[in-house]
Amino acid sequence: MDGEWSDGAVTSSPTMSGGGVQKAGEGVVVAAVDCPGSPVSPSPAAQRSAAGAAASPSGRPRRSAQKRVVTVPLADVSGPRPKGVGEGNTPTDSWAWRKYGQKPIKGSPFPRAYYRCSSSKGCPARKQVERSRADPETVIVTYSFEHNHSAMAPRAQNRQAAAPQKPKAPTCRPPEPVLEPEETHHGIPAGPAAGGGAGVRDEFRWLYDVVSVTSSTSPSDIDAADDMQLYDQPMFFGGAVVDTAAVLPDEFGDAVGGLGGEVLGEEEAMFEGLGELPECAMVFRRHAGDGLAMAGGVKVEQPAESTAMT
DNA sequence: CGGGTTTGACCGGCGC
DNA sequence: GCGCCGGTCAAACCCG
Repeated sequence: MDGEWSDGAVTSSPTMSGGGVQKAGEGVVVAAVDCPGSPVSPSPAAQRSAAGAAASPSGRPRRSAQKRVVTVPLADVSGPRPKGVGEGNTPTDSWAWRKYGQKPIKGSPFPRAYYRCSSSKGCPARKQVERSRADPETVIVTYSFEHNHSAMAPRAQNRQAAAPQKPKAPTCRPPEPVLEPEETHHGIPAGPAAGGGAGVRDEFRWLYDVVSVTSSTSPSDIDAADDMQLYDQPMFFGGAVVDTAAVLPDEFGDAVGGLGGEVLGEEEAMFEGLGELPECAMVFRRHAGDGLAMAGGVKVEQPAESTAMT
């Protein structure tokens, strides 16, 4: 688990290089790992079954679950943005995620954060966020399990949807990526917030911290670049969704359909407006184009792990 | 008050 | 069989 996926992954991690503001998902790589017939687990119980294959009976999913690896420029994922809109939500997914853990990974100077979908109680959707070892400026987001509910989360989603115009426009930016010389070896933020820093809007602080140290990049740059992207990308995806929506019933129908496939029409429209389902969009694209993989700068890769679907 | 984040500990799987 | 590592759970804390 080193940098297999990220290794040859994003070639374009423009991130905050002086180059300038790269547009939406410039170097976003989506690697689809494993793709079972039913990407969705109807219920937590089912989830267990699904994951159970490789998970422990006690509910400890181990490996080889349905996974999708998305590589995005750090600037894309880390960044200041209204709560709920970006808290752990990469521009590639606008679901509401709740962090439930973080761990330093062996062989990687960067810690890995674990998120669960907080949109729905029994939603099995999970995702792991970690900095790519190969590309410190790149963030690897690994999605596990699909959402068993529509994207219209009563929380973040709505906010974003209802208020596409940044609710907290004033300043959605971390004070400063304070990089203390004390944590330069593990990249683990030992911030004062430790012990329950809920207000840590910059949940990606850990990413920043490391990036600052690793890439010695100007936080300000990250800030700026990412700020633009964050709001730019979703829209971009929105466009893609339109195209993807058509494919939804097919694959995603399982997930969304579970709750109301018939409503898909509405959702479809909704997604369009929200720029929703970017994540799915990518996946579908993959299915549709099989490798075509390009949801606007989004590359879809198929690691060797892929269950040889040729 | 509710929701979310952070941290530490525990459990289980996998590799050697 | 043992050790290592990854992943998840649970408790505490803080913010909105």
